Amino acid sequence: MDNIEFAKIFWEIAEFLELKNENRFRIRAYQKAARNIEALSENLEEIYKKGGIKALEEVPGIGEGIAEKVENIIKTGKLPQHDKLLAQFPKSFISLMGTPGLGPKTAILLYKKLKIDSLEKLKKFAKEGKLRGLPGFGAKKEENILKGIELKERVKGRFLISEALDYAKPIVESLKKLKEVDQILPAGSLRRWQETIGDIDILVTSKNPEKVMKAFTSLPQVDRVLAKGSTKSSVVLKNGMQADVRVVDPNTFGAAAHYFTGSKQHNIEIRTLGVKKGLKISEYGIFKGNKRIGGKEEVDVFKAVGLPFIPPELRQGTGEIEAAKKGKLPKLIELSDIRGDLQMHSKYSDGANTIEEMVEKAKQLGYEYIAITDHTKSTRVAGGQTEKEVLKELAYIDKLNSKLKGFRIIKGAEVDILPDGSLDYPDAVLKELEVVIAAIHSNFKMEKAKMTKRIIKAFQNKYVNILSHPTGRLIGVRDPYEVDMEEIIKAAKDTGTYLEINSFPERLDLCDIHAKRAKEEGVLISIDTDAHSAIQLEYIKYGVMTARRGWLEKKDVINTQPIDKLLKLLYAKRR
DNA sequence: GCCGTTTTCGGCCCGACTGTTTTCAGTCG
Repeated sequence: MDNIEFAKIFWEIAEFLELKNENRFRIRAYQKAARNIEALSENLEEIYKKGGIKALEEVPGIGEGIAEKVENIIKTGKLPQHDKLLAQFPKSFISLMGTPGLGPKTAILLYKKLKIDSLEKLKKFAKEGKLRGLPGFGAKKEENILKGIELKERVKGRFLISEALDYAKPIVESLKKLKEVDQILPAGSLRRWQETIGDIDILVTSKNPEKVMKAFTSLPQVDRVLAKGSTKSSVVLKNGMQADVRVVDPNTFGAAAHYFTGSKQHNIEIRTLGVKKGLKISEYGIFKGNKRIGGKEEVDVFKAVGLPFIPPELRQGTGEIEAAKKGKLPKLIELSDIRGDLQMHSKYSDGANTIEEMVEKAKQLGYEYIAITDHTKSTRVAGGQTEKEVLKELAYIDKLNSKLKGFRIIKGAEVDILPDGSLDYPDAVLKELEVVIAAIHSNFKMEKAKMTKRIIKAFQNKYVNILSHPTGRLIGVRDPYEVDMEEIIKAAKDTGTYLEINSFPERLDLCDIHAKRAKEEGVLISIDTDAHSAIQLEYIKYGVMTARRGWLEKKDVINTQPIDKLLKLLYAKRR
């Protein structure tokens, strides 16, 4: 069972305990355990196999009780307590969860008083005006529930980080123009560079919050205003995304930036540390009794609780505070550390631009090298090249290189891994390439053990340098194929093969968690774009941010190396 | 249910907005 499935069980337990109005700290304990399990780089079952119950209890948020439950799930495949809770409500009741404006208290009230046990029923009752009259219910609340259902039906899930950044940009630009706006900072999951974004959070400092609220809620992008207060407003944008703006006084920018960046769990942990030191930390600053002792700069918050600054990408509430306490925070890789891009396509296969145009763009980005890695013959839909064709391309690249000064084009290909684990080109052709990127482009539905074997067989070829988009997922479109990532990482280590973080916003594959796991095992990473046009070379930022979320440092990434060292790394397997 | 350089028991982050309440509960982040 993978960690996501374990976590789901505990999320559901928390949800049902909430409905039953259980002790909220007990609920929070389940939520925290679920969140930490999701973020765990090692599989929970592996941890248990290695060290039993004791090892499980080492995981933050897992204590005696939850460790026993995990053991029970591993041994029997289920959890009686979970089944019991599920049995108390009809299955359709779950569909009510997550409706904006409808929390557990309301849901249970509706269930008890009106036997509402599904989203359809709720919609019907609300439309017929049958909700008003219940304790605490008026016409307005009824209307809001209908709007919440509509919103839930219209916006299915979350947005890619790239989309969210595109939506946020014009809003930030517009607000920046107001003379009342002092500083402005996109915060929340956007600032933490999460791979998907639920809503856009923007922090503004201003002496005149009302003006900012008015300007924000009347922007042309706004479809509907959900809430408008004197310092905080929420709207739904025309593209269906929610955006929140919060205004604070300029001298509290730092504390507010920290609070508004989150994550929620990170904030709770920081504030708890504050409480232990006799401090109160909120978006308004750091307080000792009634005295404000800091909050203008974000670092004030960390200093107050005796920690170094923690970069936003690490603020996931999954061990970064522990690491900071011990002085073990990584020195995260920076965008400027990247010296070149090792996967891209040209007109020789399905790219939109010529090799020369890709070089031009790469130079603009300050790169020292790129690898051209066009598709191979099996991927015909993507213009895959035969052996003869690719050899012609390589000869052309030699010619270009002889004219280039201070820039190097590395000869490569994105070679298909065939269903039996063999490669799409014979070794005689592979040896002409300086970098071989291996990738799965067919037979995605293979059974897990077979798929894992298929990839590991490819690793055993001494010409294979990098496994591209290792899980094949397309966020929100296609699930990852079934593959044992632990085995893949071990095999990569044993064979000297590198793993890719593919920077395409819908891929981000490896994801942060797997990247972290690879690093822990000493496997080096290549961050590349897989660009199919010159402009897409700019996607590299999404890959670098994913690496940062995976705690990667400059030394963990091969394309931070100068060309001579990089080529050595690429030829290391061939010796 | 978790957790411990004040604790193995008694704590557990903090505040804005809404709608319905005449002082607050529910929801959200």
